[in-house]
Amino acid sequence: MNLESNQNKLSHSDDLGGSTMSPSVASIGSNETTGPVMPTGSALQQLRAVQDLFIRRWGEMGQTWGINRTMAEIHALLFITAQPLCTDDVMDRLNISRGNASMSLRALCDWGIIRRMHRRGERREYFESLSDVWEMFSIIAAERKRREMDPVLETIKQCQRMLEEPAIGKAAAKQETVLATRNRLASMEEFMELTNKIFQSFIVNAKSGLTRVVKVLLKNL
Amino acid sequence: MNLESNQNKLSHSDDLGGSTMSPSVASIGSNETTGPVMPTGSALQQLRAVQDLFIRRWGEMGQTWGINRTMAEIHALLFITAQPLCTDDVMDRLNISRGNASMSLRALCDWGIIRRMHRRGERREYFESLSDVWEMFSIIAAERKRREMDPVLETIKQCQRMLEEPAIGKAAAKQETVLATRNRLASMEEFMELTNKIFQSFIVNAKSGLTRVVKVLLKNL
DNA sequence: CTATACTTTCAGCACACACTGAAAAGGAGC
DNA sequence: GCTCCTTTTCAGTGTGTGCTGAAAGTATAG
Repeated sequence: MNLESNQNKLSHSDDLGGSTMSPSVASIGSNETTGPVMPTGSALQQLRAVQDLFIRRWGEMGQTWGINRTMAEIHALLFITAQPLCTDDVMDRLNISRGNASMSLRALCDWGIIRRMHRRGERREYFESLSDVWEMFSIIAAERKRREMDPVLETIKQCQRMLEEPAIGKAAAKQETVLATRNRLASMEEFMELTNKIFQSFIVNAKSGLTRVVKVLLKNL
Repeated sequence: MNLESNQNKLSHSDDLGGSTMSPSVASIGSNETTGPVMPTGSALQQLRAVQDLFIRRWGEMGQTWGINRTMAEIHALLFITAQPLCTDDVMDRLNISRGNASMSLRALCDWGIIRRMHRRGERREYFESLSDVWEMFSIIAAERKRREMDPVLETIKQCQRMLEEPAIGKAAAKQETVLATRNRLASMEEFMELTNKIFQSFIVNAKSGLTRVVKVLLKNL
């Protein structure tokens, strides 16, 4: 019953090097324009090549934005596949261990950008990505704002309080260095407050609002 | 001559734990409101506490956004200090090695968010942070867009091309799975194209434009 | 209840990355 | 030329993070 997922496990295991170099090579052999020239098998290969390419790039990007590569890859896989996959599918496709797959899938569920799914009469659980890109990034933006921007803003405010008169005295509060520091803090605070608002609108508006916003932005360019 | 930077090296070396817990404790001992009650030395201590707090938080944030902690800390130090510091100052203040300081400072210079500075009649080099927060983030946004978003967008377009008729044939191009994949790719592309534009306006507009943009955003909330 | 199907946990391992410190290179002044 | 001061480089090391795989846990069916 769970063998079905192993059937797909061709020898694509470690072709990372190859397809990084020239993924378009995968389409070699197909005629240029006409009819149903490509046999079904070949089209499947091509689809697989596309998925691999997308998954790899998405993983790389994730890494530079502070997201675990494997998690990003799993998400990319579920997104691009556009249908629910079970743990074994993910393991086999990305060549990762059961433990890793389980933990990463759970983390993605916790973020809320993939969902668990049951199939009638089946015991195992399936996972699928949210399909709405805007919703996904809304969720991510909200979470990262909460976890990473809000604390910084709070800290800056705390720093300001620590340098106010009541805390350090009138004379000290007028010292050159103190004033300079407070200036720097103030401009950083202003900046982060504004960035926060942009995030906020990202979160609240999702697609409809953002598209409108971009129109306005473009006028100003 | 370079001893001056060591003179400041109090025993603040490893107070990380302590001030993480309760930084505001540093202001204990000052009276609440009146006059020049706090002796100058104490005010300096307070300033130091503020700087340490800011530096630590900035470093933490950097890490979660894919920026080396030490680099973020160095930048925070130069920004909050609001005056040029030399390599030894940085080493001593952050307790890092000469090699580390040298490499990180160079990297920050390469990014363009700090600048080298010579002082008349002095041999050693000083470094200072850009003072304009908006300019700094403009630079960062431009670079990250170029390095991390553009390649992904390019990949998505390539994926689309790999699934077009000329590449896989007419019949294959009509298959369910192929169509589903192309749909996903299309919505991701649309999203990234839009995000790119937002970044672009970030880059081009800096403060003046952004403030305007936020006003627009807020109306739409 | 046991057997089976599937998921989660986590100790131990492996690897990538950041950091150190000493040696080499650079360059200003004598 | 040599000396002195400073920066850069990089081999070696240490640490944190992510991954594995087997063992423990959970749930359903019989």
